Amino acid sequence: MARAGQQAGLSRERVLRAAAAIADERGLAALTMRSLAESLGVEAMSLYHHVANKEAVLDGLVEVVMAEVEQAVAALDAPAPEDDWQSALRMRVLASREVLVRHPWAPGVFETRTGASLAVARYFDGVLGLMRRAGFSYELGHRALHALGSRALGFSQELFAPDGMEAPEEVMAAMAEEVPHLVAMVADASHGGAVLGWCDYQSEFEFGLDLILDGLERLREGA
Amino acid sequence: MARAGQQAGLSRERVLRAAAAIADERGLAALTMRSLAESLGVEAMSLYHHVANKEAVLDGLVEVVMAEVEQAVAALDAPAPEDDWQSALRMRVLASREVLVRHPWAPGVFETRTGASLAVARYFDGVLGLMRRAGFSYELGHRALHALGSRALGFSQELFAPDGMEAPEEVMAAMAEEVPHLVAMVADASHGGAVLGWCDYQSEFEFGLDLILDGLERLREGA
DNA sequence: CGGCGCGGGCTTACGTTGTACGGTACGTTC
DNA sequence: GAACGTACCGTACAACGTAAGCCCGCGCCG
Repeated sequence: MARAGQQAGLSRERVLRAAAAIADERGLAALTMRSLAESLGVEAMSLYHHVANKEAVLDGLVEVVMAEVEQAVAALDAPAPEDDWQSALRMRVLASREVLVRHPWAPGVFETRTGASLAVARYFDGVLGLMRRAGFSYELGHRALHALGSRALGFSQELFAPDGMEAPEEVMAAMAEEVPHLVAMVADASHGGAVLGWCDYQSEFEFGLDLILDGLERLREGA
Repeated sequence: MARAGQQAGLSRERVLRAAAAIADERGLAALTMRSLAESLGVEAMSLYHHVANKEAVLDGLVEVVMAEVEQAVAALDAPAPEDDWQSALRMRVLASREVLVRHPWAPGVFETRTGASLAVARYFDGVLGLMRRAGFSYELGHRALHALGSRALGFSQELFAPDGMEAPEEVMAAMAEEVPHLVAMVADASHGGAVLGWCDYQSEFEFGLDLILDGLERLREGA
């Protein structure tokens, strides 16, 4: 490091990668311009030579994630949509979901930027193209995109946060009055066993996805 | 106002109402402890006698909205779930959606607090109860809640933001290469006419909802 | 080879945010 | 009337995003 490292050699690329790393490791809230700069061995203001502002960093994160998604989708060898569009789309969505699960902060970032990103548009365009090849009209394809919503990208808000939710017995009892059906449901599912871990998010996600895909298939082949 | 108004007569209630009003009128970002205090004719720190911190204000906003939802649902006269659960649930969801549409900031707040709120749990409990009366097993009810996700509350992320999205002709042309199917879809729908306003969010929402409800009905009645 | 523009970094500073801490005036209760 | 809790105010601070300006070394020009 002759001359004590001028020229840290930043770049938009490196900044965004570092940002994703921070979000992955310490959560989205820990991603500040200062922490980002520090992780690159640089002062905060230096970042502004490569990104316009923090919003642009968030935009960039969407691109980073979508690049991973695109890659995961490309690596798939799915059936031709003409033969089995449901499997083809299902695989695509689940591949995308795997990426999103690796970056739990991503849905939160996406939500504030829907439609703004070309990368996201490209993904949905691909889904629509798949449906076209399967014989969907544009109109049905359009409605299908709406029906899928964020599920097409592999997430929908998970209803109950996976963390916390201890439920220390007496709280559970107090709850029983307020939400009897939910309590009964949990009791039914666990048959009196352990309460947490009873709910497999992955398979629930797939259930909802298949529900929609089956419904669309019935509409596609024309009632 | 003898003595130039000591005793502004705050209360958790009044604070939360004011917070909702600010979010309604000036957006969620405009809701700061200072702006909130000012709208009540009070200093920021005074609020802390009625709410623990800003997080608690956000939590409170969820309660405010859910109270409106509960009220809207109560005012419904829906068919008994035993007779026609699909209509009953559909009406409930759409009533809820109407409330959410009046408070566009609400989904964003909900997303960061899923599961934390008793009010939300109560709502889902009601939905599950409805399904039980319709003959759902707890297991199918559980999966149904997952399948519906936030749609049960009347929102899912709208795919493309309703605002902005001008698309000034030349941008559209450049886009065509990147997202040909989307562009074709819009062209098909509008038959060369106006581009924006071609997409009716309400009816698309209903389409997706019915798709799911129909799928669930088929599962409920077995095989 | 000398100068010089400029790109990429640093320093400093400002306004806004949430909130900790301590003070002060009222209403109530002995 | 003394003591006290409740509700409010004022001040202050740390962390945030970012505007503005400086400074140095590289590469191009003459």
